[in-house]
Amino acid sequence: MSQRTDQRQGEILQAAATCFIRRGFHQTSMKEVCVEAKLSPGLVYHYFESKEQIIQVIAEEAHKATSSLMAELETLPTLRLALARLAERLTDWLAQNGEARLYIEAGVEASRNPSIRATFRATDDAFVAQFRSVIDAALRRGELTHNSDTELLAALVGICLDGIILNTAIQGSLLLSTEVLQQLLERLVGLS
Amino acid sequence: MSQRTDQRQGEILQAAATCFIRRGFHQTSMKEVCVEAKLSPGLVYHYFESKEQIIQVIAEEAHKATSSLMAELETLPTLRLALARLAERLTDWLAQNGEARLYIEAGVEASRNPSIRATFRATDDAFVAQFRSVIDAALRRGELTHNSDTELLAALVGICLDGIILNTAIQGSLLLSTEVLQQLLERLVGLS
DNA sequence: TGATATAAATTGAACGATCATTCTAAAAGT
DNA sequence: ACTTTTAGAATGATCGTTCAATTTATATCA
Repeated sequence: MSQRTDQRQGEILQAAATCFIRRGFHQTSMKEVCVEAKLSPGLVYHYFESKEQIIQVIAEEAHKATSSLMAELETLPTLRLALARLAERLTDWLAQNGEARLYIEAGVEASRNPSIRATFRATDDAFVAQFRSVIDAALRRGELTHNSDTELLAALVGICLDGIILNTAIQGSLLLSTEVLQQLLERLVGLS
Repeated sequence: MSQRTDQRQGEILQAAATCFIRRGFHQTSMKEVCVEAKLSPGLVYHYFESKEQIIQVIAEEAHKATSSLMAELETLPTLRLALARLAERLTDWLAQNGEARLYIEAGVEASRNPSIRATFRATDDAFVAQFRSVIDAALRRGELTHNSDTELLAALVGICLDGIILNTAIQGSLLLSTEVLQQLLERLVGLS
């Protein structure tokens, strides 16, 4: 792909994301996207096959963001520090306007679109695997009060974080402070 | 309102709910609803002003369901029993096909529709207030390990439950057993 | 370098399909 | 006789998408 192609596609995706955050995937018309991107319909359809394809790309990108939250967590010496870092990263991410909405909208889309659902499951599995290894390490270090199924525990944390994202999406802004978020995580995993 | 009116409205709402669970609010056409309800468009518009109004009614009903989960929890002697009952009720509710999807779809709608958002906030506040009084009672009975802000705690539980509902909506079925759910709740509130 | 040929990018009007909704007229109920 | 209920074709608007025509960029050769 040429540089121009990359740039144009980027412009279109950004405009589409703005529109989708504002009105959702299926209430947004291609005309709105064109106006937002300041491009003609013909041009948009020169760079993308369909609205469906644009939704797919944006939904996947929106969801992948969470697994990047896990980066560097494994390198931290204690679970407490890791959870603090996770809380911090999540807060930062949720503060980015519309990211939460896009994430939830993408989730709803995944519940009906098998192709999106597949990439979702992969991303979720990656999150759980990464977080599990962080918990396992802490477990070996004797940092946990319980000795439960760490895979289930990691999945549970993921589910609760989804709740926080959903809440942020609906309210329009994050209600929880980084500190409260950290305490919640510590309590969930059973930090001693 | 006459009995016939009530019945017809009920038929239409049920058909609409079926369609909305299948395809979401904004991908469902009124024609689909008419076919599902086996009623003509003219008749549907005789009993409802608009598609918007039907969405509004269904979104509100879908969300109110959660506050009914709290019924009778205050009458139980211990927090452990109350949480067990809550886990049981939530499991039952989530097992009803599509309820979770409707709830999430309604939440997304609330993030853009002020009128729906208002009733949502009211329902959420009621949930938090009820659950808080359950926790407060347990706190007075000395059943909790921590002595934290119970209002915040109740809100946190609500947020985590939303995560479970979201997860169920996306996966199409509940992944957590009643027992795991109960353990999660006990850990969240800090049951001693 | 300048002229020309070819390809790529871009426009925006136009298309058929579908959308939510309306309306006239018929049927049923009272 | 009169009101309510019902049907379903019709309406204008809007949808996602296409396409012929035009501009701009790129390559080729004198």
